[in-house]
Amino acid sequence: MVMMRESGGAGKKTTQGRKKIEIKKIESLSNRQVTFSKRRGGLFKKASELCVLSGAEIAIIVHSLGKRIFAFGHPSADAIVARYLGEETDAGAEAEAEVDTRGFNRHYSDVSRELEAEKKRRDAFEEEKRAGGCVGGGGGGGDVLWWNQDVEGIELAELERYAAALEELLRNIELRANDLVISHSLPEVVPAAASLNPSAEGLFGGQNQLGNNFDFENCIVPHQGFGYGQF
Amino acid sequence: MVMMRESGGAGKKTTQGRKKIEIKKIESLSNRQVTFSKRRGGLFKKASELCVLSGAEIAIIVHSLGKRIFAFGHPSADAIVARYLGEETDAGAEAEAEVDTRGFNRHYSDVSRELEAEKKRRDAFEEEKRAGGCVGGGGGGGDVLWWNQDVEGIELAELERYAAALEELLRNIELRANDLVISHSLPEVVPAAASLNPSAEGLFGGQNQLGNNFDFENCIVPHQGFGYGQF
DNA sequence: TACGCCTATAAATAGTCGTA
DNA sequence: TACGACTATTTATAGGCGTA
Repeated sequence: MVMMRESGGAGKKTTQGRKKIEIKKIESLSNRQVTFSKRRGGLFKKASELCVLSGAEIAIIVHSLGKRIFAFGHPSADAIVARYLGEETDAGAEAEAEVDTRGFNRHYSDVSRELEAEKKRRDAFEEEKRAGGCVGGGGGGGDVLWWNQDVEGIELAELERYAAALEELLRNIELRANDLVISHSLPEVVPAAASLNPSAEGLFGGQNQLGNNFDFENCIVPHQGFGYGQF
Repeated sequence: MVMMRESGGAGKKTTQGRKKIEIKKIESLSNRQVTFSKRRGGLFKKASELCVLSGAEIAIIVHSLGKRIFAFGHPSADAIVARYLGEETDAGAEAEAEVDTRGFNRHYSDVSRELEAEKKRRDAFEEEKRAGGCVGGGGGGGDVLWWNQDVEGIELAELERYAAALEELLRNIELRANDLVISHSLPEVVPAAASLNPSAEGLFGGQNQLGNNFDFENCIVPHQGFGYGQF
């Protein structure tokens, strides 16, 4: 149903367009959620663009305070994270020649959070084994952007489609991954953990249209998801 | 020297303003670097805004293909990553009741790239120590944004300073980290770690004006760095 | 209650210069 | 050679609505 807003009429502009907002925390829960979704999408899009444009490897992990975990990563969020941690660890151990300036910082404000989350994705997990969403063989360039996102409002059915595609992708990926890992291990750093895990279920969230619809080259959406309530 | 472009003259517009660009990889190395810097800054800014607006916890790790690692994280990149991995691990090991849906993916196209990196806000670093850049005791809300960023153009000398601070920080961190790791290894929830780190030095890169100047609540810029050559 | 979609406006930023 | 500034534009999105 298009229903298209019957704006043609008197030409009344119902919206005054974007308004400036302070960066303070949004009190309204609903608004906060909406903003969260929109901006999260925007953030991931930006990240993907940066990946493609500069060839950098990026991983983003988002914890919506309540539960969900959204992740984005180019080669693979895990790979990047692994490398990151690898350095952290090394640093702790004190590398050799190079000075290590890695910093550590911490600051927890609210620690006793609650995770629980996982229970969700489980069903999704099962179903994802089917059709292919955005995975496909590969975009146009050759890079594959990895999208790890919570399933949010997607229906399980939808998830299935993605899953299938992911699987296929996964295979090719694995091969590549090995090569890469090896290559990267050389330099100086030592990524330590790297590798991918064979049984990857890709679930892609359909960003159908949250204000901007991405179209990364390849996307995969994994990680637990859905669950409406609070975010 | 302001020198201000002597634009007043004939009013010639020297710039045609932003031009649309394809999202393909930028061939020009220099352009790619510039874009990388600008967009990286923009990405981090967006992330920080999202943190504040929605109260979410976000961690971003960026690997400029060669070396540098830039990271951004709200409570702490490490904390977030830890949690993320915690779940991943659980999943991999196959938790009990819950199923895990984490997805993995891989696909590299150009691995051995060359970037060479950028060098920037180095002085900013020093200055931040003063006019409460962004570290301060805390913004207004109470959360602390954590900025972990590569030292980029900072000179080793400068780095050392960070190192010191980091080391101290590191110690506290390590302790905490262990708790976290352990916690995560458990069943499914368990936030355990809590606490904050007392001596957090905020080192903030002065994004003087790369198009947008952030002003997160608290930032710290750590991680190893330097290394000019290629990236 | 959450999501899709539209619009007008706030932001981000590609190109350029001038400069350190 | 790289960074800080400065536009002209391209994007991202805060609000609003109507719908699923």
